Amino acid sequence: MSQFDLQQVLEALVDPVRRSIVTQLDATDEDIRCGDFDISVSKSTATHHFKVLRAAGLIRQYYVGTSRMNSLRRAEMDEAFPGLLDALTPRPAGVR
Amino acid sequence: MSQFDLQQVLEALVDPVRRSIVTQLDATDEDIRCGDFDISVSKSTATHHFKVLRAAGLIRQYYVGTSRMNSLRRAEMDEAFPGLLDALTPRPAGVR
DNA sequence: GCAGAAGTATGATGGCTGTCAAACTTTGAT
DNA sequence: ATCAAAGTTTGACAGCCATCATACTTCTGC
Repeated sequence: MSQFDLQQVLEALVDPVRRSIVTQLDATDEDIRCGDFDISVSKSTATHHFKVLRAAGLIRQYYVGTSRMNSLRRAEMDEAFPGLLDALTPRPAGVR
Repeated sequence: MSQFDLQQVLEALVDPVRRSIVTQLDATDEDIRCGDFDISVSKSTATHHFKVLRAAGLIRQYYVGTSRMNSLRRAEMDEAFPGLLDALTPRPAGVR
């Protein structure tokens, strides 16, 4: 039933670029346009990373005009793998 | 100071064989001989996996005669990356 | 309509890594 | 002394994956 596969989620999160995307999403609680992430890869590579994150269930995507918005599926992940995202998304010191 | 690198730890844990090794160690609280793990790879491949786990700081190894024992560095990992091993080592339902 | 902006799709490529077999080392038991 | 057990080392190989450039699609605004 889990719908989410730990192996797939880990393979998604092991890449630094993808983990950075997740971290940036987690830091704002706001959805972020594909082009607005602070990542240093080409557009086509970015598209690939978003696809991997989406396939693993980590993000959800929807269009707004010509832009594509990205939303972190925090609740679903926390239910499927409690503590995982907490362990992987760095927080500023003293915040909990 | 951290001595432990999250990227390296994740790269170690993303492999199913290595994660299985960690899980088996975590399940017993006893050290396990290299040859006594339930893994289905050749001896040389096993050696490789143990090396990766050791380099990442996940396990410690010591010799007993001709055997090599493996010990999970739970405490160190919990301090360096709180919640990570808990999220990745499956427990029988209802155990916490 | 047209130009530009935002992503996607398609190959191609290079590097990394998990895998194994074979040869070797070392330890313990007979 | 010998032999077997337990790991390690080395080298080779195959498959995967992150990356990019290029071409394409689709919206928006003028």
